[in-house]
Amino acid sequence: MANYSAAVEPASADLDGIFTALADPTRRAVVRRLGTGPASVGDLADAFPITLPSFMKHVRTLEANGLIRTEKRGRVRTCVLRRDRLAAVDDWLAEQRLVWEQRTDRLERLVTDPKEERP
Amino acid sequence: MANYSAAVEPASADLDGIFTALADPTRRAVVRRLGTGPASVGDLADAFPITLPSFMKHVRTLEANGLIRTEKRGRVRTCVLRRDRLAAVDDWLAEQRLVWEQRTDRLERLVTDPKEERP
DNA sequence: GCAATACTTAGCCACATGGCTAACTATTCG
DNA sequence: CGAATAGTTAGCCATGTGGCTAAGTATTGC
Repeated sequence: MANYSAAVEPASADLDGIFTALADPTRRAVVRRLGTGPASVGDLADAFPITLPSFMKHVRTLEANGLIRTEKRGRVRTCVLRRDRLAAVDDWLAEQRLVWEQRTDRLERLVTDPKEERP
Repeated sequence: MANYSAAVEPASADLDGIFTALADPTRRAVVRRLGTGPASVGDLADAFPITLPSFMKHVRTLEANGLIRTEKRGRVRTCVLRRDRLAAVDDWLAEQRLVWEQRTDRLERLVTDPKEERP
């Protein structure tokens, strides 16, 4: 049994960044594309109708929030998805589900055991 | 077998809103709290160090993006979580995982069957 | 070595976001 | 009825976001 006890949401600042990064369709598309393997900034950018500098901002946002890693070799910057960071979203959802389930259990008990008082 | 074919991300506009709504710690905390059951705006707001009008904006954002429903009876507005909408996040993650797995399969084949050419 | 390539930097702009105060409306309680 | 309660509306403000153009730098190919 692990750490289900956090009174405050764990890693809140990280989640801010991760959700913010995923809130933009261009960035989600990049994440999706990188799911199929690494790609250069230029190759990625070709798929979008915005200028390179604008596109670069998205790349920086994704990197700043840990969703991708990038590395420059020669004049080419290659981007790689960091799948582990998306797990943070998974974790948040799981935690949320846990909260629901606890509630469901409580309701269950309410039906099963009439000793409990009504809200 | 369902619809795995979408060339473009399904429900992109919805995801924009959902991820945006979840990108704020106050709003995530509200979602979490509502996981334990409905609550009035005032009760929810008590947990946060911001003014009521500011808090109301978050409530409106959550409602506008479908994460909660709210209803006013008398002078009290009650908020309820819409769990079904959070499933959209789940779906996006699942789709993303599908992309990875396809890639993994490809790499697998590359190792298993040397006929395939290198990238 | 010169030109093309692949970003990068700098700076500007419009609009969205999240916070605030002040003042207002609508219910409910005594 | 009148006061307290629970939101709501309006308007202001600083900062953040996503887009652009123009110009610069560093590699690479001929």
